[in-house]
Amino acid sequence: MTSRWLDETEDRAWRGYRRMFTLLESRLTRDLAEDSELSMADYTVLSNLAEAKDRRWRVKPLAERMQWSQSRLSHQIRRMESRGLVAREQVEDDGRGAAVALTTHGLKTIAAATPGHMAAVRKHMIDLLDPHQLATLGDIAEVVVGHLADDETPIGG
Amino acid sequence: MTSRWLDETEDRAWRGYRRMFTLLESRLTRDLAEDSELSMADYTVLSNLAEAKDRRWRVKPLAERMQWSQSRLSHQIRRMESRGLVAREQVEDDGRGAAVALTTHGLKTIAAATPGHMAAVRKHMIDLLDPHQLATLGDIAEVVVGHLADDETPIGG
DNA sequence: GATAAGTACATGACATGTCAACCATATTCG
DNA sequence: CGAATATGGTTGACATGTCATGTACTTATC
Repeated sequence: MTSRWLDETEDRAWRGYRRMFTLLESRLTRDLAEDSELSMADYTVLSNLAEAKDRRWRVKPLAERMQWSQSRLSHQIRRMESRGLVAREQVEDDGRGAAVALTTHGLKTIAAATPGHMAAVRKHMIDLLDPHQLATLGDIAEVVVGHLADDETPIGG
Repeated sequence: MTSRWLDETEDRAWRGYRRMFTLLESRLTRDLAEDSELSMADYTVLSNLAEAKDRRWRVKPLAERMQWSQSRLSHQIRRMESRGLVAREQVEDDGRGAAVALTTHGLKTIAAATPGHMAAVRKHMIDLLDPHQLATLGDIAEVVVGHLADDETPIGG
């Protein structure tokens, strides 16, 4: 059924997008949990740290990059620290600051999880799409993200 | 940066998609909360009920349709019932069963919230895309959802 | 250099979601 | 029939996320 708010093409795009996200997210979460002890949140944090040149980030820039609230990231880090995946460090030039660093265990864990996770991403999404669709998805995201990034006020807490 | 797991086009599509979702979701959530007392979860439940011919659903089929666990929906319904948005009812032919029905208050609430919400959906996504992009997004979702719907085991709890 | 204002992060209380039982009713099958 | 099993839904304990606030340090202002 198409609502009176969107025409047929719009409605198909919107509902499809919502449904795709729901299904994909639950599938990737499940696959990841099955072979790694990591949640998607854990994975995202670890992979951001692993991509950094010195394997560490200040808390605030990391939160901004991930579009998470500082509070959410702080809680997440505390939990991950207790599992030995990351460590908090003080920062030289700023006594308030804290940095999160990847531990050896964290590095091993993300290294072990990544091939499987990326295979799942391929299997359940990327490999199903042709180059034109991939390019268009990239375009769509660019437009939407560009628009939202503009008038975006900082996220809370 | 592109990882060694995805080529440039794939990486752009994948990261863009993730980022788009994060930003869009937080924006729509905020907009909706600002003019309606509803969370996205509340809105989805109400709008599914409102779309049904008799304004009610059995719990299990509704959970399946929304791709929620029964448990999640059950908790959600309890909370919404306490706010007067929905009501639980017994079912005639099955003593185990329960149905969720829209209350007058629930109907008023969703009716009041929908124009603003759909305007936000347009403003932050749909109206930013041209017809070709919308059609392609619909295609993409169809492929991915079709693939996942196949091997999908029922969701838990 | 003291006080005010701002920044970085953490915390606690509460809302929401998940997972594993649990209950009650239905169905199957000897 | 009556026992075993399946189904629909709920619940409680726990994990995760949000919001408002607290705390410690830094910067600005005079």
